[in-house]
Amino acid sequence: MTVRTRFAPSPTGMLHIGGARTALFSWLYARHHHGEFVLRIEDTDRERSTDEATRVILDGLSWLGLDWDGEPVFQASRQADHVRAVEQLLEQGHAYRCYCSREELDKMREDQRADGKKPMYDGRCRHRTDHPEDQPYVVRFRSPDTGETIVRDMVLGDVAFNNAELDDLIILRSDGTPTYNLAVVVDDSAMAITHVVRGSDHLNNTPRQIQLYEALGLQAPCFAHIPLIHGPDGAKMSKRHGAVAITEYRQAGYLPEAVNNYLARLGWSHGDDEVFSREQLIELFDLEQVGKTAARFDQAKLDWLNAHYLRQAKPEDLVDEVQQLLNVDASQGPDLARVIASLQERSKNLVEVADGARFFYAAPEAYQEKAVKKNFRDTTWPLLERFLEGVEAMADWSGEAAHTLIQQVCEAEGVNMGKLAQPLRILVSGGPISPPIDLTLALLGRDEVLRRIHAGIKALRD
RNA sequence: GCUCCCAUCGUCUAGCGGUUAGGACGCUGGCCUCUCACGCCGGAAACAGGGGUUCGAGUCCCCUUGGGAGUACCA
Repeated sequence: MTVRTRFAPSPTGMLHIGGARTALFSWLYARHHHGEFVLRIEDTDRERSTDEATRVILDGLSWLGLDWDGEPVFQASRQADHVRAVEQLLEQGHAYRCYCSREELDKMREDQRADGKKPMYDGRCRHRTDHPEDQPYVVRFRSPDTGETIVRDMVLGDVAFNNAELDDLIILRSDGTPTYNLAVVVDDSAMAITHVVRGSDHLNNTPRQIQLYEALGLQAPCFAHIPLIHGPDGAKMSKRHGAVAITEYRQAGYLPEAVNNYLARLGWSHGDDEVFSREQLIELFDLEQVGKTAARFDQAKLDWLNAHYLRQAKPEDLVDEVQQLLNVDASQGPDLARVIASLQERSKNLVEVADGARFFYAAPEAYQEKAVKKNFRDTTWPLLERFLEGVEAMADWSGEAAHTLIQQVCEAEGVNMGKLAQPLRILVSGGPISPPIDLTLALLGRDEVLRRIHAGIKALRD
């Protein structure tokens, strides 16, 4: 039997970090077992589903590289099948029409709660035999009253539910549309899904779904409920916890391989290893190494991984993304790939790379006050003058030459390199932080360096 | 409230009856150094509590406590 998994998001919101990890685990499981990974958009809630959300979900998955097999299935398009299943259940006595009004149900639940009981449909329409034509009705599944339903979960192990705890759930709304639990069962079966990998928030639905599989005479898939991801404060992930939509990580300069690696390690592990390429993930991932405990989202660790992958990246591969974030024309100044290379090991994301690259293409308009105060004193000016003289006299311009010149000037004046390097850095970049000074000067080019130093001296000394 | 799930450093985790309880992020001391980083060396830091079972329990069982999920004509 070839493995076939699915990711089934509802297009009612963005693809967030938790959904992305569910998709990743599901995808990894399929790829590891040389199976298939398919997509189903669960848009049966017509009120809240939007095309925009669907697009964002698909974009997010594409960005992460979680490719799916075949075309996405839109659940709403499968309504005829769902209704047919409901009719079958109705005919076989596994379901019945319920004419209770919402008000009636609300009151019932309210009363039960007041009695300290679990709110459950009490089955008052179960034995109704009349079928008033003019009254709206829903169809409910006739759930067994006795015995227990066992979920054999690949992550959590066996979980037993007392059937008496499960009430008769609605499978068809009064408007004739199917509800979630019915639709998943019918579709997972129709799509030949072998393994349902989803968030553990679905665990409580699973016994109901198993009962539906049985009633419909269908084979239930294997289930794997993976633990949820919580926000940094331990509470449920929500919009309050920073960038939740996966697309926001892209905008914030994160690399997809870093996000995948981080997400994979949230709940899954392979001994003491931390860094996994996509290929390694596919090779090593399995459900057996998935833990049961919910994890908190830790931005600091994601940052570390992102910095790691950023350092490994080929500069040319980052040019387009950085150019996007730069907001200045990089075609006139130094080669952007070389500038990126100089910034990779001192940045933790692409936004920082872009920020660090900007001065290469736009001369500073101001000099950071604090840095100027710290690094400029009366003795600085003679050093700069001598450096300038040296540059003018230089035949060729290179990083090595600049380095040697700085060294010579400093030695002659009996000061360490920082006394000259820092003022130079501030003059050419506007601040106290940049790639190594010799490399920075080489990248900028002799003319631009001279221009900036003169302008800086003029601005700061006068 | 009721049902279900979970519980090792601050965080992510290794551990699958006998370990000086390991790694990683973060934090921190030092080295390197023209800045910021990178890198290297070192440090602090955990088995939620209580009962069992066992020669022996972080590992198995029960209870407590603490988190979480579900409890819709949402998915």
